[in-house]
Amino acid sequence: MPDRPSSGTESPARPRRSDATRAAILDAARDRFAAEGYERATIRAIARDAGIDPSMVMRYYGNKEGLFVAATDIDLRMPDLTAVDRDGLGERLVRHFLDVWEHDERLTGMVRVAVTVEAGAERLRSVFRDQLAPVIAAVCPVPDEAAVRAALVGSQIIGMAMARYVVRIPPATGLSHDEVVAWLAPTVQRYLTAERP
Amino acid sequence: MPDRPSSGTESPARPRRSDATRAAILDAARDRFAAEGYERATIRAIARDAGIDPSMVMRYYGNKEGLFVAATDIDLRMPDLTAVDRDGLGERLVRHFLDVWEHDERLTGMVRVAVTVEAGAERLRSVFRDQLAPVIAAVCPVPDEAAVRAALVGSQIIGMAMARYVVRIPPATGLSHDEVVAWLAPTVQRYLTAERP
DNA sequence: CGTGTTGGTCAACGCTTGTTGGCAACGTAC
DNA sequence: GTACGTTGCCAACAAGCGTTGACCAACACG
Repeated sequence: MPDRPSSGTESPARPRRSDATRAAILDAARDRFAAEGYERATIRAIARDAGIDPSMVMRYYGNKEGLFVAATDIDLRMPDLTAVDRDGLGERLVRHFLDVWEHDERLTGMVRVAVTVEAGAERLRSVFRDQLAPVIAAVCPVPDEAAVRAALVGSQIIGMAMARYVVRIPPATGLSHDEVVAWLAPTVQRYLTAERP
Repeated sequence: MPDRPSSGTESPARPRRSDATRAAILDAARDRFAAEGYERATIRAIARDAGIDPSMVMRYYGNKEGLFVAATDIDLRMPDLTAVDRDGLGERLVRHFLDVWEHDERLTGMVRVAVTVEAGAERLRSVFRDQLAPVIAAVCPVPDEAAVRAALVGSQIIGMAMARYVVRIPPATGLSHDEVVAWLAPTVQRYLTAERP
């Protein structure tokens, strides 16, 4: 029953005829999870979007949680901060996140799901741990402080994302990119480079 | 059919025998909504917690959304900032929110629901508009800027709440109250009193 | 007393959900 | 050409959901 996507240490795994279907399912799943959260995104709706039968989803991804895990591998495309002027770290990061957030609605979806189901929360924690924290640690003089500084930066970024993209609080949605940068960059800069208070 | 809680312009509405039941339902609903979000918190479970039949919930609150609305009237208990030293506004606010957040798990619940269903998002927006924004406007020299400043403060507060209480990102959960205040107070202070950049 | 209102239970409804197993068509290798 | 793995659809399952209406017990009031 070599039916699931072969994981890991094998040869390039020659393409299957069903690859297109698999991709269509993932695409539809990402959209639905992002737009409606975990519970309201039904397997039936995802299958309908993908133009196939719900049972195919089960065959390829086992169950709903398996589909969710497969559909939400987030890549923040973090820049290399060691190449950035030390005083420009805050602005660089804020601009990067504004860009990423508006071009990948999966992030909104991940937040939505992270708040709802434990598997989603773990996903968000892992993104923090594996993508944000290391990049920040690379520019943090005291390694022990890197995790806390990353969490602080993340708190402000997530908070603004909630205000702008998830809950859509009017004054926050009305800010231009430059205004957001002007307000948030000093905050992030301080979380990164200020002495521990 | 004077069965629903009489709304509005009447005499003090003498207590009914069912007040205890109504309160038990609300209590259970708050807990469930906070812990599990809107969809997973089932009316049946809430009724079971309250020790009554599910149909009572319908009778007293109409439907699930009505129950949700009744169960999530949040009061931030905002302090009067005009009585606070201008340089201490940031610390005062951060401490207040830390306190409120840890003593009322309804806030976590509201965030959870705000992210999931539109009625919840509207609830959170209204808390911003009716409770946070006015208090901040009272200490904001330029009235036009009050809404934006409130949104900025809110973004940092919600972000930290997400990190600490909802998603539970380890470095954020590990911070003491004093550490959170030391890091966040200057941010909030700047959002409140700094010139518009 | 009797009568109407209130507080509450019970059993069921229609519906949707995730999930399963059987079965037909296709492609490929021997 | 025939055997076999793959791809897909179909129909159904059991469970859980929100919601409804009939019905009973206790109280309040004349």
